[in-house]
Amino acid sequence: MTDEPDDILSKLPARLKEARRAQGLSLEAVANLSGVSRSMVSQIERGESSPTIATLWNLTRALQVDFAGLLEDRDNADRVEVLRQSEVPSIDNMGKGCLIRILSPPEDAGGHEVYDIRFEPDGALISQPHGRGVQEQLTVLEGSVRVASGSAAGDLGPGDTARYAADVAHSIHATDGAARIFLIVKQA
Amino acid sequence: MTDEPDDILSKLPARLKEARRAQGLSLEAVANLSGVSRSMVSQIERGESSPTIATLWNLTRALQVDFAGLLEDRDNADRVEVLRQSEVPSIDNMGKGCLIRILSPPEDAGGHEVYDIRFEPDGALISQPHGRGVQEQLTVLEGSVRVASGSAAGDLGPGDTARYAADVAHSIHATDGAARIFLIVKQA
DNA sequence: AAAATTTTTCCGTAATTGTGGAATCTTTTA
DNA sequence: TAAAAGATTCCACAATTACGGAAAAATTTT
Repeated sequence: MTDEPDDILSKLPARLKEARRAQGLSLEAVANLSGVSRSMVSQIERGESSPTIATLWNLTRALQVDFAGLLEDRDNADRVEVLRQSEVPSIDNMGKGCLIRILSPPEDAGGHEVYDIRFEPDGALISQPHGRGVQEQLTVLEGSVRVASGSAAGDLGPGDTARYAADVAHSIHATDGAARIFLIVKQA
Repeated sequence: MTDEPDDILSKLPARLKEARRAQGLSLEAVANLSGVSRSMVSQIERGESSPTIATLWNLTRALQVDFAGLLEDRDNADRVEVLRQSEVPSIDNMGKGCLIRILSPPEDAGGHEVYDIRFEPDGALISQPHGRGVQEQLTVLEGSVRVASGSAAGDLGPGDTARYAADVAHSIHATDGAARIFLIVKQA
C-alpha cells in the first residue's frame, strides 16, 4: 500500500482532472457548464482547495461523473469490514434476546448470506449500516416482528415477507412474544 | 415527487442529523470525535451551510456513515416493502402436492431466488437440471424431507440445512407427513 | 521560428465556511 | 415547581473558499 490509509481525499483532484481531460474539456468549458469559476476548478484539481459539496456537486454534474463513486475506494476491501462488524457468527447477538444461526457457507461471505434467527419475547436485533447497496429480505416463520430501516418501518405477521435497505441503521423487534424469522442479506 | 428535482443536497442535513441521533450522540460528542466544531455541525444539520468535503469527510468518519451513499438518491431506501402472506405469488406444482411461494423480487430472476415451499404428505418437487454451476440450499422448517441430487441423497429433519448441485436432476420428497422448507437457488 | 490562440496559473477582493464563547431552549433532578 | 444540567442555537471574529481579470505557460497556426 503506497497510499495513506484514510486520505481518500487526496485522490479526488486527480480523478476530477482525469474526468475533464477524458472529455477533452478546458477549464473554461467546465466552468461554463458547471457555474464554477475556472480558477476554482484549477485549484481543486491541484489539491490547493477543498471544495464545498455544493461546488463539487456542480462539477460532477458538468463532468457527468457519479458523485458517489468519486470518493470511493476503487479497489474496495470494505467487504471485510462488513463481516467483522455485524456478521459475527455469535450465538447471542448483543444479549438482546435473539439467537442467530448462520446457514450460508463461509465462502458466500460477501455474496448472499442466510440466517435463521429466533427471538425471545421482546428480543431485538439492532444493526449498524452495512456496506452500500446492501438489501435485506426476511420472512416471518412464527410470531410477529416490527422491521425498521432508516425512518421507515413495517409490522409483519406469520408468512409475511419484507425487503428493505440495509445500508442504513436498521432493526428487527419481536413484537408479540417469541418469534422466528428467515433473513437473507443481499450484497449489491 | 414532492422533492425539488436536482437538489439532492437538501437531503443531506436530515441524513446527517438522523445518523447522529441514531447513535445517541450530542453535537459536542460529534465535535470531539470529528474535530469539527459544534456550531458547524449544527449549521450543517440545519442546512445553513454547505460544508467542504474535508469537514464532511471527518463527519462521516465520526458518524460511521458511508460518504458515497450520503448524497445518493436512494428512492427505495427508507422504505420497507412488505409482502403479505396472501399476496405472495405462488404456484401449485402440477398436483404433486407442493405449494411454492416465490419470495424473491422479479428483478432477482437469474440472481438468487428464494422460495417458501409447503409439501402435503408424500408431496414432492422434481426438477430438471438448471444452468451450469447452479447450487441450491434448503432449510427444513417443519417435517422431514429426502433430498436427491444426481446419484447422491440425504435425509433431513427440522432445522437441518442441505446444499447441493442443481445442475443435475434433483428432487425433494416429504418423507413423513407434511413439510415446509426454505429453498434458495444460487446462480453460479 | 515567431505570432497568434488557447489553456492554465497567479493575484486581489468578496463571500462563505469554520471556530469559540455567550445566550436560549430542553431535559433531568431535587 | 424551581434549580441544575445538558444540548442546541446565536453571535462576532478568523480562516478559507470562490470569483474575475491579468500574467504566465503551453499549444497551434502561419
